[in-house]
Amino acid sequence: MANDYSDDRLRLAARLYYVDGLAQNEVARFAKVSQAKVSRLLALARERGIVRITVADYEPRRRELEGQLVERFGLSTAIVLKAIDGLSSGDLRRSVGHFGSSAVEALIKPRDVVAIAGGRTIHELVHHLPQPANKALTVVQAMGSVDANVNAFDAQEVGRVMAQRLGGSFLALNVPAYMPDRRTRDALLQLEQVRNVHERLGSAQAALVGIGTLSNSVFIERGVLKPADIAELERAGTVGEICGRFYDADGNEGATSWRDRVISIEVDQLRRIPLVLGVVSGSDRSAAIIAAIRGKLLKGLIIDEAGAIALLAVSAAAPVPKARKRKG
Amino acid sequence: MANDYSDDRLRLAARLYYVDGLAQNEVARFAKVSQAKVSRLLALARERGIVRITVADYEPRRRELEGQLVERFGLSTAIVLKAIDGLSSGDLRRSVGHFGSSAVEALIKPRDVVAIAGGRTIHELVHHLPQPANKALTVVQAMGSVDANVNAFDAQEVGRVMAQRLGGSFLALNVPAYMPDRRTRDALLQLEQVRNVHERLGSAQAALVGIGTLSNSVFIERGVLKPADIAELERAGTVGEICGRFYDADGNEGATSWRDRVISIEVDQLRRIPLVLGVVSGSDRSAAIIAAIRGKLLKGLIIDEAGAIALLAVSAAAPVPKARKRKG
DNA sequence: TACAGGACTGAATATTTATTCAGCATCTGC
DNA sequence: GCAGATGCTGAATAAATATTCAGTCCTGTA
Repeated sequence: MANDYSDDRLRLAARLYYVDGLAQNEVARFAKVSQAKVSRLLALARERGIVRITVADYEPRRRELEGQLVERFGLSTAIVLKAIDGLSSGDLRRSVGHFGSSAVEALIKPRDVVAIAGGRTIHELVHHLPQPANKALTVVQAMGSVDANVNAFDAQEVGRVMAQRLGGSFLALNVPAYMPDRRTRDALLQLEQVRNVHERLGSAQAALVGIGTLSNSVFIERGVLKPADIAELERAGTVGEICGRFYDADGNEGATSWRDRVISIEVDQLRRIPLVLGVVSGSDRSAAIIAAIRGKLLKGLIIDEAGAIALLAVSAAAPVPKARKRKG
Repeated sequence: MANDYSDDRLRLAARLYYVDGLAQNEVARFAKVSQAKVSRLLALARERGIVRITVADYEPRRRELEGQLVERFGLSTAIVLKAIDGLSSGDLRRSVGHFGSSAVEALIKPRDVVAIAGGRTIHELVHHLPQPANKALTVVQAMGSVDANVNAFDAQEVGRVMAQRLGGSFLALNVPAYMPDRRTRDALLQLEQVRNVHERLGSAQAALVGIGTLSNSVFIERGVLKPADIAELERAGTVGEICGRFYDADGNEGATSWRDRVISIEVDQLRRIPLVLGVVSGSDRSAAIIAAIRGKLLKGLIIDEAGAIALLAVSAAAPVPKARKRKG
């Protein structure tokens, strides 16, 4: 009649439900309680380990592809996540985020300083990080804010969540991502609040970054780049972008006016970070990724299998430095 | 896209659902299928053992009470099933049937001849017997049919189900349970079809019977007994009934006119069966049970815990044969 | 080539399960 | 003893899951 969460009660319910296959309704009659309570009893039984559900391991990674990427591109780390063919880009990001998060969690050591960029895939990944951890990280925003209305994908938000999830503090870069001119930009960089954070980026042990292209980056998406900017970047041979840094096929940042206006981690700072992980979902970034690797802007990749395959296919056609072999 | 029930697919679904706690909807997006199919994938994963659910054993029996019953009444077998207080009689029967069935299944050996009576609790029990078994039993109906409209609780139906579930054949006693007079009854008993079955009852290794009282038996319930019959039975000191045999406090069948008109297993046949199991739910039959045991009509009991406790309480007040000790 | 049979699918729907909510009981600190 | 907090309950309901069903796509046959 009264509150009775004895093990025997829980076992009765669990046995009838899981072993004998009765519906909660029927279990309720045996136990003389409401169906609602049976639901609660079962939840408790699972929690207390009276009911144990084990699932044969699912291997979410494509280890052979990881090996090939490491070998072909001289990466220190490659995480290739399985993904069903034909997923929408949203679901693909979700897959990469879901299964990539545990790998990332394993790669980041306690007390690390981590530079972090925004982006949808990174957002997805960060939101799947295990909740109860205390790594005492320092998570540092790697690029200013693209515009005033902050959305969930922005570095500011993503970094905050990461620090909260893995435990640690978040250092925000409380400035716009770009200024009208170099002078203003430099002035801003001198501000103590900004300078401290910006310098901190150089001492990071790890970074999580997305990779953009000239036709597909957050700056295009939000209409930040003017036609003149785009033309200039094109002239500079831009093939990709990381944290607002546009680079050419060798992974070098072009000397454009944009370069002088952006506020984000410097290319040289990035090169100094031992573990810069590019987080990518999709197969349309191969050239940008290859160039970034060539320029030492990236040391590792987290990518879906189709993306990895595309990358390998492209590089087979156009050799990259450090490539030791070519297929067939 | 197509039919792909690969283990990897199943593991993916199982992992996301059971380990990561996603809803089937969300799993569906990962796997690029409909929610309906996820449900099917998961069912298959459970079936194939990719998902394994284990439940800490629930002990459905009250072993100490069983021991006390065996000791106090000299029974060969006692199965006492736990049941929550305050269950309706229907739910109580359900409990006894559900958990008693596996004990019964263990007690009945392959190739046994089993006499069977009708009754709600026996019905419940039989319907919980494990489906896939082949014991090559001969299940024999122990009493004729009470009236023309056969219901699910009648021996005819219950016996058929038992034979089907445990494997074996069912011998029906295709006659009414009682005749207008002795002569007709005896004539019927001479019919080959009837005689063969009736004789077979004597050679049974086991029997499942219910226990009635004069105020609560199938014959009262269906209005078979006339006031004159009842008066006569009362005069004969009737305290209980098994398979249409009304007996007194010593477990002896009274010499009433009813005795000469009923078609069912004979008391002497019953006494010869090594394992006569009384299947009881509820606490209102103690006197009838005790008398039956005294008269060797029962050798075992399957009963709910409240019934067992009542039985022990009654017998503590009024000692029974074979009682070796008395409490306090 | 046409066509029946079988297997499989997702949309719609029926069924089952989890959650919300209001009511009641039991503490707790006056 | 009493207001307020806390916790537990089942009815109602929201949400999730299982099943039905009609259509599609094979595959083997005439």
